[in-house]
Amino acid sequence: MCSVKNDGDTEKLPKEQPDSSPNDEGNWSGSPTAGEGVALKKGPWTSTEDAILMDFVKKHGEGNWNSVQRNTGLRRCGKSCRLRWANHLRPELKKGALTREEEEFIIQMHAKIGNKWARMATLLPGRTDNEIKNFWNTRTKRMQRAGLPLYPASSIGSEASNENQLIQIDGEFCNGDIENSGVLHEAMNEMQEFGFDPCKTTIGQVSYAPLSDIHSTCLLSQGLEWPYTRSLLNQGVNDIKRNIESETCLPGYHSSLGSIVSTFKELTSGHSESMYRNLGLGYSYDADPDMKNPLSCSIPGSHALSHGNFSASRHSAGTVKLELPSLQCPDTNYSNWITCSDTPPYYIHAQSPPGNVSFMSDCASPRSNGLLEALVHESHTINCGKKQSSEKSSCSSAITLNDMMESTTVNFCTAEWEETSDQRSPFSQSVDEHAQITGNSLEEFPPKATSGSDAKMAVEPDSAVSTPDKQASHWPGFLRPDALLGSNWILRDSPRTKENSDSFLALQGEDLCPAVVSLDSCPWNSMPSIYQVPEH
DNA sequence: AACTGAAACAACCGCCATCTA
DNA sequence: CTAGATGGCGGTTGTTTCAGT
Repeated sequence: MCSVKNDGDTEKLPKEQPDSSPNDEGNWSGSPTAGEGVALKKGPWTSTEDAILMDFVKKHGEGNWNSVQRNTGLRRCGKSCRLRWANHLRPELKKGALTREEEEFIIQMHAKIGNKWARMATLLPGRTDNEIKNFWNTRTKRMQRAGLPLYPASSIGSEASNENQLIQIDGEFCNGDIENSGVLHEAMNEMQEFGFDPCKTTIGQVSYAPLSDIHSTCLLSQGLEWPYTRSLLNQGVNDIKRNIESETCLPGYHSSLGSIVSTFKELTSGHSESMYRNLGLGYSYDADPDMKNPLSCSIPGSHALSHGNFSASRHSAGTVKLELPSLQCPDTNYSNWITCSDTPPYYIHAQSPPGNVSFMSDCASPRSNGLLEALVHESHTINCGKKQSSEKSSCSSAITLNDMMESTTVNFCTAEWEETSDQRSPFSQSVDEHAQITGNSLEEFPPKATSGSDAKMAVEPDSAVSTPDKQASHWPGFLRPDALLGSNWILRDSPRTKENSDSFLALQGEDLCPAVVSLDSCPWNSMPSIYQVPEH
């Protein structure tokens, strides 16, 4: 084992070792830290060391970092090698300063997910977590020194002026000035090279994507060895399970989510490799693609609060250390969200969804175990309402968890866009860009939603996907990251539908909790419009 | 030109999760 | 089941660079 601790323990030892190789002018840890008792070098890397490491990676690929030292004689511990490779030698690394768009993206992402540098890095191709972290730390210092807020209002949501509207960080991101000014175009281009369109899913939507999602997509598209990709996917699925199994994530949901956990266990234990391959194509749509109110997930004890410029309110009192992306505070008083006076304006949430959806009344508390059930109920109610015209009576027929998830996940991605009739919503953009990609005309896709029932009809999956095979044929196989979404509701009639659906759930499961939490910010009246609960 | 402080960058450290024998 | 090995992540620190005086 690379004795990291030894490194630390030996720092007191003489740093210059007489037996340094000619090219090694750095510091040394004196005690045997490698398997063969070789003193490991510390400090800046030399070009020779870089060359050795790069050569090793060329020959053996990434991983097995400790074998670098064994096989090459490079006197660096595996950790150091991995770090050097990841932060400096990887060919896909982007050199140069962060662009303004990237910086804005980091700021916004930090408001949403906190110090998840690695995750941010996955969303900024070519950038490393270290780079992002350094930027943030530097920026934090600078802003604090200047007495400026860490999260400028413009980053948090300029649409906050509309009190009935939720913050639209992601909306901005994909629809607004940022994109128009070339937001992350470079990064997006790179993402597209990997086979997916970041704007199609919106940046925000991927914010909670398991780390492995993008990696797997990239790796698969780059022809990396399957086992490695699978390992990454496994990690993602395990993350999902961890999060779901974590009571701290959303204490009240535990019991309800238990079955989901079981589902994940099935997914991860029993399913064939094809499932993983589907995972690989499964770019994780954010559980809360409506993260137009990213802070809706983080009001009490949010990162914006805990890391940002806002003094801790009473909501923060009960926050746990875990960096939960949403509703972390068990003491959250949801009724205060609207009226809370000590909350900055853009944190004020108009929880009442349009359309008299009585979510809160149906469910005493969002934290209650009944939330998912309420979701099911609500979803189904609306769905039934569609079938029964203006009938508003609820449908109490049983809906499977899968059905519920299917009915909710896609809606998360689209409902708010429909609601805002944004022609440039991720969904519509998806259509636009898909048309560009595939060469299909827009007519092949559901017309843009405008509002109300039109919107619902417009995005009716059945109408949206009249030509699943054609679409599939245009996509480069499973490498299309949006294929999973497509497979989930576009190709839901295909034999693989169930499998894909499960994969989709698994992939987005990591932040299932935030997804659930975010439901209250979702326009409920439009939720089932995207994907109707399959008829039983 | 020299000095100084801030910013940027690089690397290490400790902890944790996962894997594997 | 367990302990060691390994890899990953976030926090922190040290060094270098740069701009202002």
